[in-house]
Amino acid sequence: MGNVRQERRSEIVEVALRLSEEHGLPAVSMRAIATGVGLTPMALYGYFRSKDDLLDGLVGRVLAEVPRPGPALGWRERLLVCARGAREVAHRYPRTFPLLLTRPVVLPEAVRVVDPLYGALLDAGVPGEQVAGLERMFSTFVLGFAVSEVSGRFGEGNLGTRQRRERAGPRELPAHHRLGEVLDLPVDWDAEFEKGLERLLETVGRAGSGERGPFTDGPDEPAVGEGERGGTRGRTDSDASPPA
Amino acid sequence: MGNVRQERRSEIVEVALRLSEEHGLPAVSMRAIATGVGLTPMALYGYFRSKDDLLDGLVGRVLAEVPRPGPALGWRERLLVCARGAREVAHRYPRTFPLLLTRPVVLPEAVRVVDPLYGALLDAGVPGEQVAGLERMFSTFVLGFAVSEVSGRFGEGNLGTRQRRERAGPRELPAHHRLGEVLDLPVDWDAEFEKGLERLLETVGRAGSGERGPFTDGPDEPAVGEGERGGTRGRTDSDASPPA
DNA sequence: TGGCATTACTCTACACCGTATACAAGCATT
DNA sequence: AATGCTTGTATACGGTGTAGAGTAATGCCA
Repeated sequence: MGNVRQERRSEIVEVALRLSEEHGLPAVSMRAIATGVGLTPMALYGYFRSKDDLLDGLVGRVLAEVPRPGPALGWRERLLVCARGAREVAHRYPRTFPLLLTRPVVLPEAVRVVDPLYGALLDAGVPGEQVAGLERMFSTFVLGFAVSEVSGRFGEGNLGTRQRRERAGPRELPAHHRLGEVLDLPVDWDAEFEKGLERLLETVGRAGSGERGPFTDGPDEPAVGEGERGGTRGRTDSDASPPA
Repeated sequence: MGNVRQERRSEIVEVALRLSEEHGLPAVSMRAIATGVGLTPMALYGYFRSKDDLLDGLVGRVLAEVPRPGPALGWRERLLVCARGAREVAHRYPRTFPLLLTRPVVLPEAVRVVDPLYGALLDAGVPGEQVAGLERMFSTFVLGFAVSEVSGRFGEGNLGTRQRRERAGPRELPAHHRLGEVLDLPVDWDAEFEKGLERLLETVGRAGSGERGPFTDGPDEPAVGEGERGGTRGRTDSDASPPA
């Protein structure tokens, strides 16, 4: 059987993941991986077509830890479980996670992660033609937020912001000066993520119950409104991941 | 004057940009850039401390083309101009743009792009403590969408989706099967982007006019930084929804 | 049992990468 | 005319991904 093959494959990926987390993504070289598994660099090419292929495997490995809630919970909870779970994975593998945004992912693993999201949106009453788009919006937010958070894109603190604001005059950065010291408050990322989720869930709810906001104009088809109402504020902790 | 220096600097960045767009980001090597400007690789280090520094310059160069609308327009239009402008830049430099998400950007250029967004959100009546967070949500969507679009993260077509759906049984991807051929429809990215923007603008409008949606219920603490209501400068302007 | 193909792996080599270090020419100022 | 700064070159080092050929062990089949 190719079973032993699969084992070696995942062993290689595991070493890559360890390397990435311990020494950063740039340290993930074929040579380093090879010595990690006790082989020659070229031996890896028996299991992966190229380094890119191997990195795809790494993406899949990380993606596999994103929870995939079954239809037991309400659609709100399911979306929350996915989102929070993905962010937790980002925190678990902070140096590897940014790979997800870098690579064009049409991996089977990715599809398996997306499916529960589709399901939840459908159950929220979102019309079929809008499901894919709304899912992209949702996962773009979750991924973008998590990646920005762990990769420091948001700025590693607020000091940078303050310094820049003071360096440039109010004429160049008027809004920064209007905001003033509010920008220097420490950011509660957990809270901000939850707030963003809340806003997105609201958007989903609206898309699922006929839409029709005060600003949406244009012709639309009536949606199959079965928007359920669920206890949204549950904080269902979702720490369900395999112990490596 | 350091003027001639600045000229050489931007000439170097320009060559890097051309290389990146013509042959892809991996082709942007110090050696290639150097021959592009007619110099030795090491000469570049007189203008940039390292390759990373040079790439930051490249990011700034791209960022500089994102429009920065003045306060003449209404806040809605301003947000739309920024968002659409950023996406246009992504389409103009599809192979370079993904750099923006890769690098931790606290560049002066980035701050200059963010400032109009802050201004627009303030004018929308968003309370000061929520401005930064809402801006991050907004720009995360715009950047994430644009990058995903040009880098093919969304899947370069729908064929992949279809094949995968058929490969895996309905038990493994139930929602995909529930959606059926809707997933195979060609995607109108322009329309989807506009739709996402519309939804976000709606969220902004709500945050700016008291918040409190139909689903944010529950006996919970006032979620995070939402201490006061409409504090700053309520509703400076209100404008009609723009033509898409 | 001998021959043979397959598998799993190693060795060597190539072209390329970022950049540290040392050196050379041109120019301004004293 | 001598000085020192700016600007650029030359060379070299240790790294990268991977192509190509070679090798040892294994299992199959006559």
